[in-house]
Amino acid sequence: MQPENRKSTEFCFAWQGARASLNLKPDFVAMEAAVTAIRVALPVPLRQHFDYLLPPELEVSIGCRVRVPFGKRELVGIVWQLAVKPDVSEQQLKPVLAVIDQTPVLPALLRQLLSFAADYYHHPLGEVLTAALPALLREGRPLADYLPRAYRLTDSGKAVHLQSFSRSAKQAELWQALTTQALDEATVKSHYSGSALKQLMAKELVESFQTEIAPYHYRGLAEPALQLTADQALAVTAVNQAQGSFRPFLLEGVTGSGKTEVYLQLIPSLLELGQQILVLLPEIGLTPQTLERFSKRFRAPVLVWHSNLSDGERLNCWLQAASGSAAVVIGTRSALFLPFRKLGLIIIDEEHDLSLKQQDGFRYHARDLAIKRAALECCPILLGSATPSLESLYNCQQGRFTKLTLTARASGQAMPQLELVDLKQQVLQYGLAAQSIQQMHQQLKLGKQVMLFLNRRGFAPALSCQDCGWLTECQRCSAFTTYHKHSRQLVCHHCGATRAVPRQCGGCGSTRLAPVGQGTEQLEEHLSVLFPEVPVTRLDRDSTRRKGAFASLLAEIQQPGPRLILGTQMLAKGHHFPFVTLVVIVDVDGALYSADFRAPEQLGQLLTQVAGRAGRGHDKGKVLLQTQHPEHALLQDIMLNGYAAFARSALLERQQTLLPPCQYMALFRAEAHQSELCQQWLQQVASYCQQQPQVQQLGPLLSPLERRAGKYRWQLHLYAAQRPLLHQLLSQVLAEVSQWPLSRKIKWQLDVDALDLN
DNA sequence: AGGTATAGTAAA
DNA sequence: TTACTATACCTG
Ligand SMILES: [Zn+2]
Ligand SMILES: [Zn+2]
Repeated sequence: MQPENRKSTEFCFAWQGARASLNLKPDFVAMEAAVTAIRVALPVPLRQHFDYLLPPELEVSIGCRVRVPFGKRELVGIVWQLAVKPDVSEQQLKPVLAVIDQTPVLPALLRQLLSFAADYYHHPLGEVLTAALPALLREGRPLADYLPRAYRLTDSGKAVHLQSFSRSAKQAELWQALTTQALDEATVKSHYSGSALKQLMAKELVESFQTEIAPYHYRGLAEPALQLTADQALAVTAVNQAQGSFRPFLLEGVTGSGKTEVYLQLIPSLLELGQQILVLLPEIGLTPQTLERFSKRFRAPVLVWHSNLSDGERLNCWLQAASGSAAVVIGTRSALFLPFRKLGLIIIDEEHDLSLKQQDGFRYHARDLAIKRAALECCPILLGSATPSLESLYNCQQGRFTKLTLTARASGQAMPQLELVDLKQQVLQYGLAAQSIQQMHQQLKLGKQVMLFLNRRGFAPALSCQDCGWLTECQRCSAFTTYHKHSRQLVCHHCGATRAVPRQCGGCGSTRLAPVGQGTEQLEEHLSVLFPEVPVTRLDRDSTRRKGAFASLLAEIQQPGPRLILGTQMLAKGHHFPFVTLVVIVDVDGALYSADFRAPEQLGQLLTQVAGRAGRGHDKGKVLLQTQHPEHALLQDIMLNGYAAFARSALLERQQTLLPPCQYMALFRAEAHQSELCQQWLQQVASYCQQQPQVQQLGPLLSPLERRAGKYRWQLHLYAAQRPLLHQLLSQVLAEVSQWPLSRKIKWQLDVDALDLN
């Protein structure tokens, strides 16, 4: 690593894990001693490493796959270190069974990234590896099995004449084609007869051979670039100047300010140099539209990577990244681990989106690890958002990131006007104020579209007994069950349990059960009563469950003409609604008084993102925010000053209350059928952590959702002003935890930089 | 994780 | 007694 580069890395991730220094320090004593072993990373969720003997007849280098015995089974692992002094005695070591690769499947830089991730998130290396390596490579077949093959004539094939195929026109055709040049597998399969090929190979006239995947060849722009605004041009210049060095940028630009065009114009100069570009998106749903814009622009291969790919497609993308034949890869979280041959730039769109952090198992944040990767690769990284996270804004404030701002909408049109609708003075009709309904009518009459945002799917959040007030609850969670009218079920949105709608009250036996509260399914029904002539499109997880449903609903919305569009937060995620001129935010009051310190930030982002859907076409937009609390500081701030100013004051508040991003945090979670066991275990963790008084504790506390799927849930928060302090303590406490018998009786996990405090 | 030895328990 | 299931334990 170059000194300049290392400095920058520590800039963003200033910490030193105890494990890292243990692992990476070369042990010269071991080199001299007779017994040395190799350390292998194995796909098991264990926080230890495993060492093996390398039989003298075998040779292996770091980063190659090996097959090893493990208990009573065999596993494929990756050589992580050579010549280590084993941490168990010589007799306990088993020999490596086979070496699979001659050249590493994981390059050094990627191994460094994975080691870093395992240390930083205090997660077993084996599971980190599992997240990074395509499933097919974990099966242990040689790489050659997956590389493309081509066909050519053998010497005897070259010696024969066309006349020898007089009885088979198909064979003649293929043979003749091969006399001029070798043909790759795909060409032969698509243009020639399979049986002819088989016969020619049986006669040993044709043979197959392995080919290399060649780096891409850039053939220029496929469509002209758009004219940039002054702001956009500045942003492009700034990032271009950072080519070849690690430098993080934050691109803050309101919806419609042309962030994507900035991304697109950063790419050609890198393609000229043969470098690769990684574009990370928070959700699969955003890949199609992004793929379309990128592949339309460049005559170079643009690939996608996400969890819906088959194992084969995944490996293919992985190999193309490794060989340099992929120019641009557009992908979700785990694309971050692709083995690029020469990465020139990382772009993260919607960097504020919580989906960028994995919510189970290995809980990494793709944005944060991407910054680390950019540092290792010595390339710039650009984070884009209309509503940047407080983390990134703080990094700008601290001088770690360079902030680039796009102030105006690229089309020159005005930002939508935001108006609060005070519900206290109003008689509501189906949850809508008279004022909202009147303005909806007005826009629909003009042939415009109206969008309604309601972040609650289903028909109603619960059913209630009219006689005794009993509410339908989930048997296994401390939560009500949502009534879904269409599927005639009560569904628990926390554990997924469903049951038929009861005829009688569970408390008093009354049959007078009625829905309480309103979800999207109910609002849809009411809208078609209020506006019988207007088509309604509902976008939520239920209406888009069917394969292809999402795309067809989006297509519906792209049609001009009056339409009501209603949906959940799905509406906030980067899709274009060209004919929407009015957005009605039906009810977000629940989020105004949440206990989660991140709730205001998330609400601010959500409101701004939803509001941004108004007036992206030619018409000026308007946003109506219905609320019982029009005087609430957050709403006032957002309405009067916009997101940027709101975020500044929110960040100031975090500073004053000593919360992230101004402090570093980690969270222990515990889950068990017996509540006391969780509390007891977390108390043990808390007690141990008291040895470091500079790390503040909060808890053990019951989680906001006390019981989920039959298990009680507790958490313990840890906060520290300095990252190294916190991480050293975590390493120590984890070593301790593995010795406790209680640790095996409950399910526990550690969440570093936890975002979701549920 | 996943395989296995072992303890616990219901039927025959 | 056997047959099956829940649980503790271990992996180099
Ligand atoms: Zn439930
Ligand atoms: Zn009742």
